[in-house]
Amino acid sequence: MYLINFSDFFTSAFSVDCIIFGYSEGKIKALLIKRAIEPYENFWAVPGDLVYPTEDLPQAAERILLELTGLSHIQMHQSQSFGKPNRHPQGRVITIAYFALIRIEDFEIKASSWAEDIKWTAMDEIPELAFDHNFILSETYALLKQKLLNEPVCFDLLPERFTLNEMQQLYEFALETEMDKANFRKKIKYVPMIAHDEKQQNVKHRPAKLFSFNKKEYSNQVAKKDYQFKM
Amino acid sequence: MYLINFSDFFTSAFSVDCIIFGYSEGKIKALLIKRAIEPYENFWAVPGDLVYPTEDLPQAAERILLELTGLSHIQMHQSQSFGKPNRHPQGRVITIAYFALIRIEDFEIKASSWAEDIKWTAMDEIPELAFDHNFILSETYALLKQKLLNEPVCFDLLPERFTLNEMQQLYEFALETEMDKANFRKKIKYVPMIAHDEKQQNVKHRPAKLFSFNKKEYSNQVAKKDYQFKM
DNA sequence: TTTAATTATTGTAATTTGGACAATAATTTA
DNA sequence: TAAATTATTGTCCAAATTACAATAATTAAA
Repeated sequence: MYLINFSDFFTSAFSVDCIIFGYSEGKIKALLIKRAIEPYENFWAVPGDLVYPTEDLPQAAERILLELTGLSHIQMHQSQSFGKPNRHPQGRVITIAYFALIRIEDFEIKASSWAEDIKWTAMDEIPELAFDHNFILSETYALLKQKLLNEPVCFDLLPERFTLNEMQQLYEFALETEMDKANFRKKIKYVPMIAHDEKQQNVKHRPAKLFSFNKKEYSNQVAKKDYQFKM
Repeated sequence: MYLINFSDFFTSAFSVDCIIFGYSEGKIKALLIKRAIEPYENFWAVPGDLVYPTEDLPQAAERILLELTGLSHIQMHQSQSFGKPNRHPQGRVITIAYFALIRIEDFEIKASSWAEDIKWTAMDEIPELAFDHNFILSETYALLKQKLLNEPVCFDLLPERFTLNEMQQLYEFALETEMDKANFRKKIKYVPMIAHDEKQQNVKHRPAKLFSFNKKEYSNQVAKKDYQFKM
């Protein structure tokens, strides 16, 4: 186990994997690509690739996401790192998982480079993935659920204008619980939101009012320690 | 930027850094070592070193902590990873931070290998550290504070038998807030603890009763979804 | 031995929050 | 115009939170 040369340590690589979460049809979804190359050819996977030896990690995440999916200008955050010695068949590769929350309808996705297909998949329908990606994805989903409870990140997933029921359904899916409508509204009473005159369209019943998150006001209140989002 | 050979990716190294937190004299402290070697010779640093190319990360964390500090049998958890291209002067080194919570008085620490000194330092008195260790430490401390709010990890820092005031003081230090004594006790009313007959010793006033955390009972209650620690 | 000082521990009352459930309002479609 | 459906608001009660007060136990000094 003991190595002689300092340079023997410099024989590893690392990758970033980008877990992109979105929300549609009442379900939280992750963006998956189909691999056109070995290893794990034809497997679905989370978009990810090796990092250049001089590249910064957040930049690498941006580059790789763009190359494989066409997505750009997406704010990513670090999740966990995964480093089992045999997790990659071609050498020692530690991967750093990044994640982002986006509005599905605001972005065009397009498989490119060695991704031969791409799709949004609901978190309760994830197939067998390449490498240890099932594990990486589920750990990162746990992190998302944690954040949904303590930070107003749900608004990154919801459309810019949303109904309170859509917001509630997002939480019901993530937390796997049913909630009382009236009590949910009481719980979010102090979340700074703008109530619009606009109504829901194309529904065959009384349409719900549309709201949007008042991010600026929220920041103010947090700065003044008047309020802190909590579910 | 574009590399030709696959093997050119395999020119990096990684390290683990071990952030060990303890609690004494009313303050949360981190274990620091003084470096006897370049780079950053004579700087204080968090214990950490390069990982062997075939070594698993948790094992590497254990080995490195033992080599530098003499500590063993310590349960570590992953924190964040840090990978700025120039964070290490001798090459591309990504570091994965691990952290642990221990009872200071239960362990002997001893500087060894290339650590020429070792000490516990309160989190409000951390000096300038080697590499990006100030950043790594403060990010990991933020993670600890998060955990103190949502998991019963305070009992990993407190002595096996502690007074309720000691427990309160730990939270007051971590959260930087004063708390009402009576209300604090109400808040922890349902935390499963064993009240001992034994009293505090060598205090010049009425001694407080000693308590210990009932870990087994807590696990039971969590399993039955009867209770979940929350501050 | 008594008393002052200090801290531990328990209690109270007012206020706020949370959950179950009911009532009313608005809209679409038949 | 009525039935159906969903949005929205309100009520009640139990539980938790907060500020503050009262009492108990112990040490050390007089």
